[in-house]
This record gives sequence, structure tokens and C-alpha cells, in this order.
Amino acid sequence: MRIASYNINGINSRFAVLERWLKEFQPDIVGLQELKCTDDAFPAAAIEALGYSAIWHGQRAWNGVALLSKVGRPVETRRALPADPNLEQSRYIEAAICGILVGNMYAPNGNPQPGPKFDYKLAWLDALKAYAQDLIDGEVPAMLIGDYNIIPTDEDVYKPERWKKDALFAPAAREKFRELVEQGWTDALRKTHPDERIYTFWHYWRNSFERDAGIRIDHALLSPPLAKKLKKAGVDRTPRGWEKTSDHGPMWVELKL
DNA sequence: ATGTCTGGCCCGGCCAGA
Repeated sequence: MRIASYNINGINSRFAVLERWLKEFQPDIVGLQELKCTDDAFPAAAIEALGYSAIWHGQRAWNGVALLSKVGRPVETRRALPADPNLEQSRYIEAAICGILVGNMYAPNGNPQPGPKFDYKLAWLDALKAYAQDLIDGEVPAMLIGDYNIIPTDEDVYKPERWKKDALFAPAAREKFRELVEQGWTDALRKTHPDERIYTFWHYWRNSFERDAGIRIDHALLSPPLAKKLKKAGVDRTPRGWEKTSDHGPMWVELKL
């Protein structure tokens, strides 16, 4: 079973890329972020035609998250964090699929910092942490996937000094991620690539992808019952090289269920 | 410091957000 997370950066403007990636890589379950469309504008029929059932939580122009599955219809369990500090923003959707609770998020970017956007980022991460602790306490076979907008360590960025002033690399944000993982979650990509630089995002400008000047901000955290079933994890770099593509590459986790 | 791309506004380039 292959579960992927992909910040598509506008589902309608990137639909050709999404379609090609789904066809070529055949993920079983996909969490999408940054749909940048209203619920009405979500390309439901086209996704259904590709063999995926979907649930989505859109928003005009910004944010937006969806879950796709070709291994059974997602049974929606949440469309916001329990203590979400701003319900206007579509940043979380969750479903039970094949006995797994899949939480898919688009965490706040937080720039510029310091400032209200950074405060919101930290408040949102606090709400995530509180809910994540409940999932750990309940021994739920859960995974929290998506764009966390956090570079966890110096090993997750091509040139740490270049990101020193960015909210994605701010000590307070990195601390939240560390505390979250320490609840007992397994960072699937880092677990399977302990000594490797592995990125999920490359800026559009300055030939970042060609130079591999990337950062790792898309993550999959597995609760202990699921971590036991982790086989492999990786990043599909191929779609990042396609025309009119997202600035992220899809990351994936393979579980033996 | 720079740099790129999209959606929104409403029809032509700007601006915000990332």
C-alpha cells in the first residue's frame, strides 16, 4: 500500500501534471494540498474517471486539501483540527481508509516572522500537537501527512544559512515539530533515509531544482501501530521536472498491511 | 537582495501570497 502526499499548488492549473503522476506512479491513497479552488471548482469527475474516490475541503484562491483513494471510499472523520485557531482556512481533512486514519494537512507558512502570521503558525501547530497526542493515547493506527511548512533540521536544507530568517526554519517552528515527533511518531522519510539529504520542495526561481537547492517540508508521521508496518518511503522527483509543475515533489510511504 | 508562479480583480497589468 502506497500513500503519498503532494502539494499540487493549484489543482486546476496543474491538473495535467496530477493526472500524469497518478497514472505513472499509481499511489493507493493521496493527500493533496494547496488546491487553491472552491469546493465547486474541485475537478471531482476527472479524478473519479482516473479511478479515485475523493473528499475535499476547498477555499477560494488559497489553501485547500483533499484525500484521494483507489482502495475504497474515504470515510471522512474530520475537516478541521479540533482546536483549529481559524476555521476560515481549509488546512486539514481526515478520513478512515483501509483501517488507517489518514490526516492530511497544509500547515500555515508563517512568513513574515515575527508577526501575526507566524503567531498563527505556532497556534495552529499547538492545535495539531494536542490532537496528535490524543491519537497516540488512543493507540490509533494513524498517519499525519502533508505540507508541514517546517524544515526540521540542518540536514533538511541545502544551505541552512540561506533560510535562517525564514518562518519554515525558525527555531520555534522546528521545536514544535520536534515535540510532535517525540510524542511517539515516526518521521517515515527520515527513518528510511537516516543519512541522506532528501528534499520535497525546490523554488521555481534560480534553477533551484536543477541545482538540487531544496528543502524537506512535506512529511509523513506514523503512529506506533503503523510504524511497525513501514517498508519504504521516498520522493518522486520526476514530476518536479515536468512543464507547468508544482514547486513541490510528491513524497510517499509504503506500508505492508 | 535576488528570484517565479498563480489567482483575483474584472478584462490589463498589477498585487498578494507562497
